[in-house]
Amino acid sequence: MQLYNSLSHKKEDFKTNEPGKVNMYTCGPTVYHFAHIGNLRSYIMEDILEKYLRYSGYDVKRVMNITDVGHLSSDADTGEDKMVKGAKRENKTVMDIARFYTDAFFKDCEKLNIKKPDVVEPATNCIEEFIAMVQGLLEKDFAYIAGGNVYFDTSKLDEYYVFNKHDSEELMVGVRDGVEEDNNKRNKNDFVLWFTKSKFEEQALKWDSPWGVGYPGWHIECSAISLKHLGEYLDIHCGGIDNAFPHHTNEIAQSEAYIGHKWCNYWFHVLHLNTNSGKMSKSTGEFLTVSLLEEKGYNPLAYRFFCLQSHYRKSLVFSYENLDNAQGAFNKLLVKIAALKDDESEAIDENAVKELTEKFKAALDNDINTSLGVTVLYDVLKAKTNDKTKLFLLNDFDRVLSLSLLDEAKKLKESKKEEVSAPAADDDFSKYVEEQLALRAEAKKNKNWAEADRIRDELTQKGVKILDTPDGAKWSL
RNA sequence: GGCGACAUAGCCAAGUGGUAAGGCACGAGUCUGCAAAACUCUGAUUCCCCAGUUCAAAUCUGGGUGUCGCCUCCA
Repeated sequence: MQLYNSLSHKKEDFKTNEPGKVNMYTCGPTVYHFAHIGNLRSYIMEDILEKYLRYSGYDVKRVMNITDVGHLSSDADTGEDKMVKGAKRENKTVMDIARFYTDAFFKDCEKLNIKKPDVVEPATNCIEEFIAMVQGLLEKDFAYIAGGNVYFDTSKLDEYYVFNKHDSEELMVGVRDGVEEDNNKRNKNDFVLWFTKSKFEEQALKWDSPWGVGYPGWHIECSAISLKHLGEYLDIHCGGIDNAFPHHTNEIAQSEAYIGHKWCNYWFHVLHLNTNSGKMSKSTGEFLTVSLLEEKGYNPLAYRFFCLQSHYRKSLVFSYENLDNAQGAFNKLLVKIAALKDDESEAIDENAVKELTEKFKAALDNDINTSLGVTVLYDVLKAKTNDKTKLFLLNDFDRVLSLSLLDEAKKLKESKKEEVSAPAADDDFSKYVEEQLALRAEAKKNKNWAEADRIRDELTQKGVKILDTPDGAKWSL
């Protein structure tokens, strides 16, 4: 299997630290608001990676953190924790907010068939580990105390900018709003490991530490949680591309300084979902959530399909027009699957299975090429083999793609059946529709097309869908 | 300003030196009184531009252009 590695900027052969076993870490959500569908794109693509590794026979252990603490609005001392902001907005305690949005996040994941990681660890569970790690970094002289806070000293590293060749002189400070330079830092790149100082009066969550009451810096969380559950050798670390710098860069700095050797071999970064006006964010434009898409009548799995048609290393533009395309394509695919017949008497065609499975694996082996993987679904449908084999293959590939292909096709079949068998005429509206359809049938019989079309238009306007079949008109809402 | 990724039909895209997969939309046809649904057929002399290497370039090299991202809160 080949996987693009952000460290080398190349596709590399994937080799694990331990044969057959993959340690995988994912930067989880900050639970102060709902996740938007751009956040979820990353989790969908990471889900595919995890499931394909399992499909390929690896024993995968995947860990995700939940950031319920420590996200300042700014890395300088003036910030307010995002969790606190969320709590203030909604008049709730910080822990209420965290619990609520953690649940909401996993509900969204469930709707998108994103598997829950083996270990989900809230940051507030690991304060001891953070303190121990900060302590260790101080002992190893990779950290210093200034202005009440503990900082990581990037000048002690041979190489700090591991992903891209930055020149710290060229980097701009305060490019983004609300970011100010912190004068306690010895070097421009240094970052906070533990906060104690300044405006923590407003801080809801504080812990005692050897450096005073305070709370952990943003980056220490992922390093410590990963080390806690996955040990010192990590195979894959995932996250959105915007985390590469500074978050992942800092994770590598502090983790490798702490353990004294190379930490993670492969960095898997998912590119952004953009709108026509640029990167999707919570603060600008429409706040697109899974629930909003559902309200608008989209199947969350159609959104998953939309993501799978593209590649994780390409930015993808979201628009309703594009989502309509994807939903249309997804439905058509399901219609074709629904038409397949599971005949018990047929035998699985081993040659077809072998050929198409190889094609599917070749697609995913090539840096998780999901777009080609989806194409193989169409190849299966067109293959010259029996339906039983096709169903077997679709179901097998769906272990990775997780589009609930067979279940959704079955649902579709059942809803069609309901339409064709006509809803029970147990209310006035149904009776009315039945009467109108009878009148229309009469009009059609008499070739009174104007009257027939008038009735159809009237019913259509009331939201009734009419399907003319050889057995007469069927309707549904 | 620095660093990085990307650029293939209206849209999503495959392609890794041998003559442009697949899907959606559109259009045409079959069916139908008409419409819808369903089924069938159809689309790039060319891959952002310009040079170069080669018998051969969407693919390699050099130089541009554009879009997006990061530069200490972000997936």
